[in-house]
Amino acid sequence: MLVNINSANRRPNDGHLAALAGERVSCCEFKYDRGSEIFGEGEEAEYVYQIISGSVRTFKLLSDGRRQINSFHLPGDMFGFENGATHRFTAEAVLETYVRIVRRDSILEAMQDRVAGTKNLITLVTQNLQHAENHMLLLGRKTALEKVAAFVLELDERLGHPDVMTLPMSRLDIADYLGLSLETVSRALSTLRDEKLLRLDGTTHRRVELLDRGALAKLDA
Amino acid sequence: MLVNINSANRRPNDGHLAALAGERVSCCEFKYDRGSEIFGEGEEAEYVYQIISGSVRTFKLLSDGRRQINSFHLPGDMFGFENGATHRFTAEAVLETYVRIVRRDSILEAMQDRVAGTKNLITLVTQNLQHAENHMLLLGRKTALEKVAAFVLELDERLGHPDVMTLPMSRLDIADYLGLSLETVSRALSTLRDEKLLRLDGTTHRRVELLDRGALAKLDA
DNA sequence: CGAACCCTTGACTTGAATCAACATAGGTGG
DNA sequence: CCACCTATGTTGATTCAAGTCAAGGGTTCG
Repeated sequence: MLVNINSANRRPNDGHLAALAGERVSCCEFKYDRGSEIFGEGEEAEYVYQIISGSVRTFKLLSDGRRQINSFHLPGDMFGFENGATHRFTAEAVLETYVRIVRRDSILEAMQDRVAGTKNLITLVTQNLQHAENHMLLLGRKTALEKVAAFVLELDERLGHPDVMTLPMSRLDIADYLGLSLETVSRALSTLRDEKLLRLDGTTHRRVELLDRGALAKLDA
Repeated sequence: MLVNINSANRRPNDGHLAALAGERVSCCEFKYDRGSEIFGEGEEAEYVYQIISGSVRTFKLLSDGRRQINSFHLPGDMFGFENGATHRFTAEAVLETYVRIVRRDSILEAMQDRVAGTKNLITLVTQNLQHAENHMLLLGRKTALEKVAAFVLELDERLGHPDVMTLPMSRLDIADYLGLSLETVSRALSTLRDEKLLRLDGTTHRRVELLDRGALAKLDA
């Protein structure tokens, strides 16, 4: 599945991982089909990943199938860096996704003589930590409406405030990210539409236009 | 409030932070009274902290006062390392607590020439991240009983499986950690007691003896 | 054209929150 | 030493937010 990526569709912060690893480091680019697994919980953590285009969900499962999505990763985001030998969660492509892959060992070697790179690596890890902290607050203490408002605002922010954004994931994915049922997500979005805070596209239901970011932010609490 | 700490009550992993920073680095020890704030959300992140004895809660607040405790920190744990200039959450002593304090700058300087130290630092950060990931699963997808079972097991593990453990925090603190109300925490503990999975001390209600760790783990899912 | 998805909406149920009462421990001051 | 007060915890009654169950519509794709 190895492919060449057209450099035209790269995003601003694309280069971090490659720069961090240095030129000595082999750095491949892969394509993953929609829904395919990138790595599984418990597998050996041999590589570190950065998204070129597309979207990835990282999640954990309970034994009875309940799923908690920790993060959605968008172009430029890094994921899969583990301290131990194995991955602590599963990563799947939400839709067709291109990722850059670097061997974990290469990064650790590169760290030996590049202090700036070390700082970057810590930055990448602490960004994940920061997101996790915010998400714990959301999961533990926000209502369904607040969660969904926070979700669309987060995506809006990360996509750079587009006029209309296209959600890369299904209602079920959103539900598992927010600790809700998919019906509750759907109802909350309908409520926000009815109150004219956003518009939902009539056909695909994946296109969202934020009409009142201020009101959404107020809802988020 | 600067004090000398008796080296007798230090814990096994006490030395990490000091070792990480190196001898050049000034390293103070402070005492915080029960309930007192160590740093606040949004404050400048000048120091990094490690617990010598006692317990610390780190949390975020919503504007209407809802609180989410991200972590309880026990002796040996590090907290307060920030990537940016400010703290992303508040830290308070749950009970009388002694902490070791190192200037953040000192650590970053020490990193320049001590690769091993860098690895330790990343380890400390990724440990926090790992905990956050597990906690998101708990907050988003576990029932009240599962949450409380997971909580007592986590504490049991971190305290080294004592015969009887004394909870350092109140029911309200536990509730805010698990995303529950304090009544629900109390009820869940009573249920676990009624089912003979643990024993609660009759007077203080802070002493817990685990009677069936296997059954608790099964409950946790 | 049917089949498989995905999404929405309605009806009903339920797990946990809220409201409320009471118990006990520890601290303070008369 | 006791009366009082505040903290903290438990338990019961009730409410309510969100889950579950169910039906139906739109889209895509073979």
